[in-house]
Amino acid sequence: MAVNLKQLAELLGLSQTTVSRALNGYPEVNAETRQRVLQAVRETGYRPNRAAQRLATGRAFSIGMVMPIAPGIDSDVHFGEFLAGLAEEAVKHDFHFVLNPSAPEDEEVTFRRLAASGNVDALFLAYMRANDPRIAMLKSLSIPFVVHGRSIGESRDYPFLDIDNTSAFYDAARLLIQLGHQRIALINGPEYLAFSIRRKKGMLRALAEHGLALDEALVEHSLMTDEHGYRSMQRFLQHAQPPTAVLCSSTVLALGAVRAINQAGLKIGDDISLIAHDDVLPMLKPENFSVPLTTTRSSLRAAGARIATRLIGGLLKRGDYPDQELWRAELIVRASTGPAPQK
Amino acid sequence: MAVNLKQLAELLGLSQTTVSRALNGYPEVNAETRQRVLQAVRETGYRPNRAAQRLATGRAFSIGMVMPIAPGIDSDVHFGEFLAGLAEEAVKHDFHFVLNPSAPEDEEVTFRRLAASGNVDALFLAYMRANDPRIAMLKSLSIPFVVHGRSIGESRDYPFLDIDNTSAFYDAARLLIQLGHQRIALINGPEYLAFSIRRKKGMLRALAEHGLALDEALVEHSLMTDEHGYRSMQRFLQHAQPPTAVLCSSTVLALGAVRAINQAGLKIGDDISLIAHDDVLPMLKPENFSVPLTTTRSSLRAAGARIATRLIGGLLKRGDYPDQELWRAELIVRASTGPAPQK
DNA sequence: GATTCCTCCCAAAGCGCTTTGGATATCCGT
DNA sequence: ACGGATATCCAAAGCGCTTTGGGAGGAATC
Repeated sequence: MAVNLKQLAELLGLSQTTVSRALNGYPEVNAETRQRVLQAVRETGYRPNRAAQRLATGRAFSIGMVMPIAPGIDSDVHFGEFLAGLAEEAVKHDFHFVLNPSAPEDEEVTFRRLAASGNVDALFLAYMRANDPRIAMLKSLSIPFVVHGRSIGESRDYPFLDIDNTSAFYDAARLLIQLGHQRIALINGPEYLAFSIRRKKGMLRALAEHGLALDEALVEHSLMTDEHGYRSMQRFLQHAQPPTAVLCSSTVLALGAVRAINQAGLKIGDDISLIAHDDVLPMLKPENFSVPLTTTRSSLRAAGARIATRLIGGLLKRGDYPDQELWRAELIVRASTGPAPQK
Repeated sequence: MAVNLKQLAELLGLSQTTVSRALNGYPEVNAETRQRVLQAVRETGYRPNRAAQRLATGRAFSIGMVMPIAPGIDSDVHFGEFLAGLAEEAVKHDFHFVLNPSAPEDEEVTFRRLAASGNVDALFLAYMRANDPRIAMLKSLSIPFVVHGRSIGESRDYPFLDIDNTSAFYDAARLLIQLGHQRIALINGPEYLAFSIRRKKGMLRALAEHGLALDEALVEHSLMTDEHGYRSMQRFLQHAQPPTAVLCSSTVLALGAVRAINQAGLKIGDDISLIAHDDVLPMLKPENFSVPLTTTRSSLRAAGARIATRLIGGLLKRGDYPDQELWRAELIVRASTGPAPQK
């Protein structure tokens, strides 16, 4: 069934060369001819054989990822969601997506091996930290890459896709302040991750603008499991002066926080307000919480898909993609936020 | 630097044909010659070019997986762990591992497309259910596959790797009974998954053998998150006659259960005994629980690796792998189990 | 009108492997 | 010693694509 280049060329009465060039966007082919070729492709359903392309071009038509298998990062819900977006997009373009599990201490070796193997022609990076050494490494490896997130303290001259975490949490905190909250707590992701740092920064900025300070006793950093959300919230509630509002870095954390709040007999959106960052995890929708959650929303899966698109588009020299993108999270107000309680 | 077949053949004063045959285990090559070839491969570090092999053989040298993106299955910790084992092994053999995210309702289409695309030469299946229709489908697709787990009610004539869930939970329950426990609860995985069904069965058998019955009020099925473990345990503890022991289908569930128990002021291993199934998740070690957990242990990552090995080995016709494997989980006693409390 | 320059196309040579279809040499029984 | 197995090896033809190095024809140049 599947036609190949040769047959397609014969069918059109053209040479393989011309057809190939028409398909790959080379200039030395008549516009009309190109249209004929494209038409024939549509009719026959021709798809170039990837193995042959790989062999002829020496390119891999694959993108690689080093999958961290460290405790704590390892395979959490957020990772899976991001992965799904990426893989889906890769499959769509008939690109292979090569997963390389690696312990953090072997990461550099893994990167080098992967880049040298010729098995992938682009890489991407996630779980950015402050001053992340991997960026410099990848730059030196002369293999295209895109970073999910941004490092901090590094020069900003590398391709990335990030959401504006600072603004997101600035906006969220500001809303709470406008509602009269003065003591706001933060349940954040791991302290060394760049997004956590930025979210805290955004919150600090909003507080500072209103002459408020952040009580460090009301900040917790941890893995983003609901267990940790629960514990953090419990700790806050035992504080002499408990917060009247709390920001969570994930709906997963919020799940635990909500439980702690309920258990303390407090009413969300009333006694205490809560805003969570929503990665749009299909299994955990903020609108399905007993009290629907106010969130800053940005789809992790969409980010994965976008990174794949950019990487693949860049490799195929199709379209023009910005090198750096900063997505703005949406602040969506639901029932979990309300005016600060009057004491 | 990398040598290719031609250079290797020249170096040896042999034809490419002979070298290729020597490497691929064909009989028509002298034993001594083969040794020379193998030796040369070692010295030069020769690795066949996968793209060329793909083109010449028409095989993909890749294994595929349809990644479920349904709520509830989607990207949980256990999945990531299994994936890591699989990917690691695939990379080792220079096999690509092609992830295909798909919603359950599109699964059949996805399987067919994947099999037809020629992009993979084997598939594997996970999250088995009772009477799982995917098995018959894969059989009809004439593409090799291995199932992680086993269906129930299907004829048993397909390749699988499973752990003996029935025995694991039989053993665990028996131990508890021997310790004098009469009321044992079960916090299980989703009801429709085969492993959940088997674990319950194993438990039932042990009880029956000792003339005990299972109180259905002491059984909970849910996603394997600690949140659900917590809730289930809480419900049990509110029962008029609470259990003196509990079985958990995952250490993640146990995490929540332990919290509920502590919160109720009960002492694990003393007031209430707990045995969990341990998938050997690196982020959650049973020995690190405040009271180290007695577990039935079987590494999920090892299972992933083994499946990759079997799939790849089969495709390369290397070695002889059993078609069906049933791993026995180890019952490891730690501090969370003790004699039933005397009332 | 001859020369140069584009424009548009093609033939053929790879890419690095596998595999078909012989060759050549050795060995066997008779 | 001879015809036929048997054991080893090789040359060459693909696999399906990209890319080099032209080549024919018409337009532009002088």
